[in-house]
Amino acid sequence: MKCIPEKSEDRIREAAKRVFLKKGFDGTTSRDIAKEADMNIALTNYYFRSKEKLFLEIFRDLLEVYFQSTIDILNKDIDIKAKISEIIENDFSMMKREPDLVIFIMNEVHKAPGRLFPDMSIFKQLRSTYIKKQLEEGVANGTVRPMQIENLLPLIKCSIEFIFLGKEIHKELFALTDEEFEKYAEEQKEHIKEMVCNYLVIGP
Amino acid sequence: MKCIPEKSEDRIREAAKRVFLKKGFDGTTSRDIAKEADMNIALTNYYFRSKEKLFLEIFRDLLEVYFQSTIDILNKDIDIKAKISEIIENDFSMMKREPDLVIFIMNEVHKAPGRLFPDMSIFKQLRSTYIKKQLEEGVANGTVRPMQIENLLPLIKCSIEFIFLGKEIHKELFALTDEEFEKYAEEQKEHIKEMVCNYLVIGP
DNA sequence: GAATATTTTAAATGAATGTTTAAATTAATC
DNA sequence: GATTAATTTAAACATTCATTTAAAATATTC
Repeated sequence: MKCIPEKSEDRIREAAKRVFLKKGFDGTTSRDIAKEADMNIALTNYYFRSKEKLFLEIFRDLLEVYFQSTIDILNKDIDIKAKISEIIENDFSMMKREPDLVIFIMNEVHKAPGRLFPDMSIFKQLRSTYIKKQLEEGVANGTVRPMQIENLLPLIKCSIEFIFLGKEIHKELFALTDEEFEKYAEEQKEHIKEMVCNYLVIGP
Repeated sequence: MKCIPEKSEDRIREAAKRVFLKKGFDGTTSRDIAKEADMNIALTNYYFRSKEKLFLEIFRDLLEVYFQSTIDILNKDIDIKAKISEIIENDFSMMKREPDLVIFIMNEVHKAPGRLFPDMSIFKQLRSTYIKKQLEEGVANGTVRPMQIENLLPLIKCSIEFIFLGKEIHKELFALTDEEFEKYAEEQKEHIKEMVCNYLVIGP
């Protein structure tokens, strides 16, 4: 009987996820993963055939973690201001939950773009959310500044994600402790909410 | 006589810079560098003692490339709106000139923060630029929203840098060609300028 | 409960890693 | 131009890498 009830395959997957997120593909060795999972080195290849295959499987999962909640919010039937606010709050809590996620995804994609996108469905979903219609209507009746979702979404997401993605450099730059960084991030969040809403929505 | 007049040490440094920027520390081998420099493998250690030492030297240079021009602009004697505009333009052209720079710095710092900051002078410079005084004066006479440089600077820099840092994912996400991405980035630049200025400066 | 299939193990594989060596070549010094 | 110093070279170094092997241990099937 095992102390940890999970199946070996899942234990390796979860361990690999933790290590890849922390060290990236290049910085991770098969032995790192085996050690983190507390399993024999040969099992990685027994279950996943290669480090590359294991990585691709995990990457796909994490890409969904990164985008899915945003897509869900973009499809909600609430007004645009509330939607922006919710995306920012959601991004914020995602960054706290998974502080390595964005830099991991950005870095792996940057290094080898072609390698990582066998399944485009998550991107298709993102290109056709309900907010697209809302923006068009808002622009038509003059309440919203003419803007595509392609322009709006990065304006929203970049601000929160960038400070977390560069958390260590921001801490160093402004001489912040971990605690002070938390406070700083909260301040920033409020600035962003107001700044983006003010810019997007015309009138009082 | 050599065809390339540079000294060997500089050739290796420049080659290493290119490779490190492209592949990161973990993804780069000593042989990659030697091949890029078209030099014997042993010379890397002859001139720089180790891959790590060579990397640290290059990293320090690149950190300065990343921050120095921004510091210079922050110290200029021009009004705040012009300053913001200039920082954005400068960041934009830096991203076009050095598309790997930001993701490289962010990723290396993220993976091992303690390793990379032996010299803090560039950070000290950034914390005490002329714009600090400008902001304080603006807040005092009611023309500027109460905000620290610590909050303002990321609001400005994140927007431009994030879309370039995630260029490949943005291209994939919005199904853009390289050409279309350029156009998209230009649009985004104008949005950011207006959005940040509108937010920071109170009144018409 | 014997036969079969699945999972786990320790050990080995060959290639790639960062680094060093010692000899060969080139440059500088006197 | 001989002697010394600096540079470059090919080869080797010990480790570590991802992956494979074949045997052992465990589960499953009949």
